[in-house]
Amino acid sequence: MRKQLDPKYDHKAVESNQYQTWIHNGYFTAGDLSKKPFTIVIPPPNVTGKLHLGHAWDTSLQDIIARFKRMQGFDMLWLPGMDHAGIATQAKVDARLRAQGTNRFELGREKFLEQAWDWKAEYASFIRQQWATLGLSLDYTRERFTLDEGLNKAVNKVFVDLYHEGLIYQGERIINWDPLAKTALSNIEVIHKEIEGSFYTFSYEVVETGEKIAVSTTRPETMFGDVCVVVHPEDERYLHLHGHHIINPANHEVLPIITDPYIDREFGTGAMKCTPAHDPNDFNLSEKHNLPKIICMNPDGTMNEKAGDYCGLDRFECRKQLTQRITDEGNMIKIEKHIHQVGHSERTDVIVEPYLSKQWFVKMKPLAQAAIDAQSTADKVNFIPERFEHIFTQWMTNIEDWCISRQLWWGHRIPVWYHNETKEVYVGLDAPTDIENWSQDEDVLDTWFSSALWPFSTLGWPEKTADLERYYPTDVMVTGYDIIFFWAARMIFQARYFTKSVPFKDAFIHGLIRADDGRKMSKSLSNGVDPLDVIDEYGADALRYFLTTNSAPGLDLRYSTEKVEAAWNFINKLWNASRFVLMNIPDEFIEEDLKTLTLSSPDRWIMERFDVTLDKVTSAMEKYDFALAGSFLYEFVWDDYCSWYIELSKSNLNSSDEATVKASRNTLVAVLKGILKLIHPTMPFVTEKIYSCFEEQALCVSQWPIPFGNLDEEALTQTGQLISIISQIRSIRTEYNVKPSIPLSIELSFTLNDIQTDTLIKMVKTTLIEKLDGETMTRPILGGTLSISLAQLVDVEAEKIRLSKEKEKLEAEISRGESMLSNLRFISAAPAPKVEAEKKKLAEYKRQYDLVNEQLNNLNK
RNA sequence: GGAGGCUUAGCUCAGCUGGGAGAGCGUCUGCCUUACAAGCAGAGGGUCGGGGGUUCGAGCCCCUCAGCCUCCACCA
Repeated sequence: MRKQLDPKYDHKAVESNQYQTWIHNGYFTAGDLSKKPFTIVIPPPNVTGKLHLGHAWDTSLQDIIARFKRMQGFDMLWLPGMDHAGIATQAKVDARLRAQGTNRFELGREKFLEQAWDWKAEYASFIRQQWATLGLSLDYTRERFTLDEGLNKAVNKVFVDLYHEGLIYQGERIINWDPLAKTALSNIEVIHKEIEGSFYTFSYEVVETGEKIAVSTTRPETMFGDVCVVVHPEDERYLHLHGHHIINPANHEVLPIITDPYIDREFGTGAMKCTPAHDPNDFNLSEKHNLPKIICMNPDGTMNEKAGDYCGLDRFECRKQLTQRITDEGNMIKIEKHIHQVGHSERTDVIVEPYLSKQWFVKMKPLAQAAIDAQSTADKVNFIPERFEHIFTQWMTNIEDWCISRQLWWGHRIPVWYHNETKEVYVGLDAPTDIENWSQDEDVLDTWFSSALWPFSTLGWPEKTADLERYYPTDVMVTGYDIIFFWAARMIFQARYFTKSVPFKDAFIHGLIRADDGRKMSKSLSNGVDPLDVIDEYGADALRYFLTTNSAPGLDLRYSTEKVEAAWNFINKLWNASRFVLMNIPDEFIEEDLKTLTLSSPDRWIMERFDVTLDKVTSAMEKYDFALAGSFLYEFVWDDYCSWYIELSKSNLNSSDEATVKASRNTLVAVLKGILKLIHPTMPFVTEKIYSCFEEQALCVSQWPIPFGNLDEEALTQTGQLISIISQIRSIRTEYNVKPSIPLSIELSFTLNDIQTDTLIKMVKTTLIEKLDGETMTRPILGGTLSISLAQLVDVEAEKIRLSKEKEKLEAEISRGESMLSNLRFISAAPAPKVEAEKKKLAEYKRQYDLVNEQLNNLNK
C-alpha cells in the first residue's frame, strides 16, 4: 500500500521523528572518498544560552548549502561545534553561583571550572536539540568544542610559535579594562556609546608665578594619576610658563609643565593634564618624555591609596565628591555638558577603564599585512557580497595589536610558566619538567584566539590528519557581518600564517535579523522572537523558508509573522498538490521513463518549464542567492505546476486513452519529484515526507535533478495557446460580468484536439463551435484569434472603451518598437538576440493592432 | 572625523552584468470548480526620495542634494 498524506498539512506531525531517522542512517556523516569533498564548519554558537533567530537564519543558510551540495554529489561535511565564550560564559556561571549564594573565589579555580563544564554540558544539549528541530544536516561524529583537548593543542601551538617568532609579546600597556569582570578586553570588545558627560574646567595655580591656568578633563578622578600638564610648545599663551610647575587641585601635588606638539591648541584651554596610567595618548606622551605612570585605581574600579581620602570609593562616586571639593575650594571654573563616545564592555556593559596593565599581545601588523596581500592573489577569500572585502581590508589596514590575555578562569590557559625564583619565563607546548619550581601564568586567552583557528583546528590541525588533508581549506563560511572583525578576519590571518592558505574559499556574509518594528531584537526591548515558538506554530520548514528567501544578500531581515504564514501557505500548497498526485495514481503505479511515453502537449510544457526553473534555481543557489531561488520555485510550483499543469492534466487523467493517462500520471509524478528535490534544501522535512510516498530512498541523499530535455516547440505552442484562450475568457467574464456558471461559446482561428476542448469546458465552462452566428467580437491570442458572439455579452459600450484603450496601448508599443528598431545605434550596439526579440514583438503587436482596430471599426458601424 | 548601506504599490520587500516596473500581505469584484476557502479566478494600485549628467535606451552607471540606518575611530 502506497503511503498517503493526511488531508491537512500538519507541520508537527511531519517534522517529528524525521531528524532521528536521518541521523540514524548516517546520511550526514561525511567520508565517501569516491566523491569530491565540500566543507562547511559551523560558526560555533556560544554555550551561554539558547539559540535565537539569528542563529536559525545563519544555520538555515548553511543547511541549504550543505543539502544542496550533498544532492549534487559532493562528500558533504558540515562540521558542528560550540564556543566556550570565555567572558560571556563565565559571567553566566558567576551569576548562577551568586544566585546560589556563593562565588567563584569561594569555590576556587578547579571547582569553578567544574561548574562551568556542567553549564556547558547543559547548554550544549539544548543547542543540539535546537539544531535537530531546525533539521540541520550536521555530521555529529565530528563535533568539536573550542575548549576540548585537540583544540587546546592547536591553541598552544599557535601561541608558542607566534611567541618564538616574536609575534606574541608581553607588555605593560594601556588596555581596556572591564572593572566588573575584572579582566582586560580587546579593542573590539569595547562598544562605544555616545553619552552626555561633563567637561570640567579647573583652575591650576602656577607655582613660580602664582597665576592661574585653566585645565579641562572629562574624568576628574584620574587626576590622582596625573604627572604633568602639557601645552603646545608654540602656544603663545603658555610660552612664559615653560619649565614651570603647577599645583594639581586634586591632591595639591606639584607637577611640571611640559611641552609637546601633540597638543591641539584649539581644543579646550590648550593645556592638558597628563595621566599616563589611565589614557592611551597620555601613555604615549609619558613614554616619549620618560614620565612616571601612576595607577590610581584598583582592578574593581574603586580608587586606590593614591586617591587619599577617596581610597576605596567607586571611581564615579569619587568623581562626584572630588569635583564638589574642588568647587568648594574655589578652583572650579566651569562644568559644561559634553557629548562624547564612551567605551562600554561588550559583555558587562560597564564603562571600560583605560588602564595600565601587563598583558599579552599579538603583534598584528605583519600578520595583517600578509592577509591583505593575499587578497590580491588568486588564492583569496571571496567575500559575498563583495563589498564586505573592503570592510575586511580596511580594518586589517588600521589594526592595532591584539590584547589576548584575559583575567578569567574559563578558557585556554596561557602556556607560559614563570620560574619561582629566577623569574625566568618559559613558553612551551609542555609544562617544564621540574614543574614544582614553576608557576603557570594565571590568565587565559581571549575566546576569539581559539575561534580564529576553528576551520583547521576542528579538522585535527596541527596533526596532519586525514580529515585536514581532505576537507581543508573549507569551501564556505557563512556568518553575519557583525562578526567580520571578531572572527572572520582573525580566521583569515591565522590560517594564512599557520596553514599557508585561506581558511575558506568563500565568505558568505548575511545581515542581522530585526524585530518586526525594524529595531534590533533585544532583551531590553523585549521584542525578541524565540525560534522554537515560531517552529511550534508554523514548523521549521516555514521558518527556514521565511528566513532564507526574504532578504537580499548582505542586508538585514525584518521578522514578519505574515511572511512566515505565507511560507506555511506555500508548503500547504505543495502538500495539497502532492495529495492530488497521489489520488490520481493507483497503488500499483510504477514509474516509467518519460521518453518511452506518448506525452501530451501540457506534459511537455511542464517539463520544459521545469527545465527552465531547474536551471535558474541551480545557478541562483550556486551564487548563494537563495531569495532568488526561492521566488523561482514559488512561481513554478504555484503558478506553473499547480495553477496550470494540474488543471490541464485533469482532462488527460480522465481520458479513455490508456497511454494518455499513463503519460500524464508519470509526468505529474516526475515533475513533483523534481520539485521536491529543488525545495528540499530549503524545506527538508515536508519534502522528505512527501517524497517517501514515491520512493524508498531518502530524498536528502538523492541526486539533484537533471533536465528532462524533452523540448518540443509545437507542444509548447499548443499549451501556450490553450493558456492564452483560458486567460482571455476569464478576463472577458470579469470585464462583462458574465458569471462563471454561465456557459460561453467561442470560435477559434485554429483547431483544438478533444482533450483541449474538454479542458476548456472544465476550466472556463466554454465550448468551441465552428462558426458563430450574428455579431461577434474577436480578440488576439497567442498565434491566432478568439471570437465570441456579442449576444453573449451584456455591454457593447464597455467593449468599445476597452478596445480603445487597448488600441492606445498597442500604438504606444508599436511606436516604441519602431523607434528602437529604426535606430541604427540600437541595431548595431544591442546584442543580436535582443534585436530579434524586439522584431518579433513588434510584428505581434502590429498583428494585434490590426485586429483591435478592425473590431473597433465594426462596433462603431 | 572616516567607511558602508538604505530610500521602488497602502505595508514589508525583490528587481542578477542598463534593454518593456515585480512578489507577499492588505484592498475591490466574482466563485464552496471533487488537491487546497490557510483556496480559486479576475481587478485596482508606483512621475522607482529630489535635481542634473552619460546613453539609442537609466529603478540600475556618474555627479549632487535631502532623509533614515549601521560600522569603525584615542581628541584631553
